[in-house]
Amino acid sequence: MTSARITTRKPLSRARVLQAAVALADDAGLEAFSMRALAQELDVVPMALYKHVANKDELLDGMVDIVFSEIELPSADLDWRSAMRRRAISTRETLKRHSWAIGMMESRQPGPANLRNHDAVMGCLRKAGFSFEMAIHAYSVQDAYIYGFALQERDTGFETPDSAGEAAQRRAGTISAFEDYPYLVEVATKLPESGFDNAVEFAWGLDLILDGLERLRHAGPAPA
Amino acid sequence: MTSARITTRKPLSRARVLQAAVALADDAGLEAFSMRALAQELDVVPMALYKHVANKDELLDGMVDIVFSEIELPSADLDWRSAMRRRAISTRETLKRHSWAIGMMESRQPGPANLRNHDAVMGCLRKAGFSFEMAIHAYSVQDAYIYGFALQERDTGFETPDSAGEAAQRRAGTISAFEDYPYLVEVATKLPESGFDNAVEFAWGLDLILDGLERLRHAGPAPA
DNA sequence: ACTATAGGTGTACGATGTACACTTGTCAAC
DNA sequence: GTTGACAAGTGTACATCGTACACCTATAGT
Repeated sequence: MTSARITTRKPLSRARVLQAAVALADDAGLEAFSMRALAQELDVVPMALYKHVANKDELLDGMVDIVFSEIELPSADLDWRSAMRRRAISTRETLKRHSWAIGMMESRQPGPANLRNHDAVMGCLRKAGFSFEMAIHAYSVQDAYIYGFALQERDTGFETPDSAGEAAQRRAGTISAFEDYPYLVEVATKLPESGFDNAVEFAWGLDLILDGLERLRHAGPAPA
Repeated sequence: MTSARITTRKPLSRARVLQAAVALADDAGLEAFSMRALAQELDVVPMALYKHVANKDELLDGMVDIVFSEIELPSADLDWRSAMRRRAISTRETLKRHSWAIGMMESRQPGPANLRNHDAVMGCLRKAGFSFEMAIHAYSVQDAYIYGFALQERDTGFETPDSAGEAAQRRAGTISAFEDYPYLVEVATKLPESGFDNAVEFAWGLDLILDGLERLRHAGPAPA
């Protein structure tokens, strides 16, 4: 008799929880992402989640690994430079889609997608002829650049035309004399009209780094 | 009669609150940093803090600006490359001291030290002959690298000899077959005995970037 | 001497993560 | 078909967090 369900709810599962969690974080932000909000999204009581994930921390681990799984692995069919370039661009795009993950990519218990990714990148470099030391260097510069760029891109919440005024006003409160910062004034005036594009900017720095690495590919540990 | 104070407490002030806040975040971590903990540190009731800072967010703004104030500005007495190199190294060192600040340097209401810093860096590049577009590129690569490196350095909680075993064990639970990741195995075995040093690693990538920038200093927007 | 004001206190509220004890729905074994 | 085990979902409760609000209290200006 108790079976008169209005709508039969699809049962939860770890995968469904993780998927919903990523979706929620994507469009509510990490700030607003809570176990309670996630439960509501899944039409379930908060504690139900704990049947599928150990706790919020472990949930975040799983979410980050989903993000890793969306990053294109370096292709074996390309020369190392092209392969690294593609995976770097793919990483930035993925992090743009899931910007809540930016600070967490390397700080949590690594999942399988994470490990596969790191292994593939390291493998690509070693097969391209980088010595072990050089491969470490190459990996380190690239990832620092990628993650750092993603961070900056997220943080400079780039002034859409209509948010620009508001942001400027907020700043006016902070800055006593704008004229004390002539170079910032230059940026504030010239940048908007310069057609600045984050994707282009990212590629510019990436190419600078990859060019440098190509030059040093067969060298010893010291640069230049 | 009520004046029988055991110890006369130095009165609070915005500066004292901020200073204590930075100190607490430094050695308790951002996780454990709460208004209540800070109040306790200052021997005061939590709500007393709100007479000197508007709320936790504004407090964090102030803390970040203190961090900025500790970063060496590019010296006008040096060539641009040396000046940029020094301020980059100083930035990394400062972020190492205050690792809680790493994700927040560019994400909050900028304070005066922040603005001074950005203005000085941009000024250094422009005076060195970089065109506006090139200066933006140069700034972007450098800062992305610096912040990204700091992030990685913090996150790869680098296996002190005694934490290494524990970390490996944790990983063993996650990894089904370690042999699926041959290049990670290489890293895990060779890196510890390679004398890896974060400061050296940072300088390596930094020099690669600065060399690349020097080459392009007088060029147009496109690299290489 | 009086009173305005700045600085510190105490209580209270809503939100959060999650422990723990409970009900329920499903299916295997008899 | 009954039973009984186990997995999935529920409900209540608690500590901790940021902070609103009303209240004291000490000092300083008149």
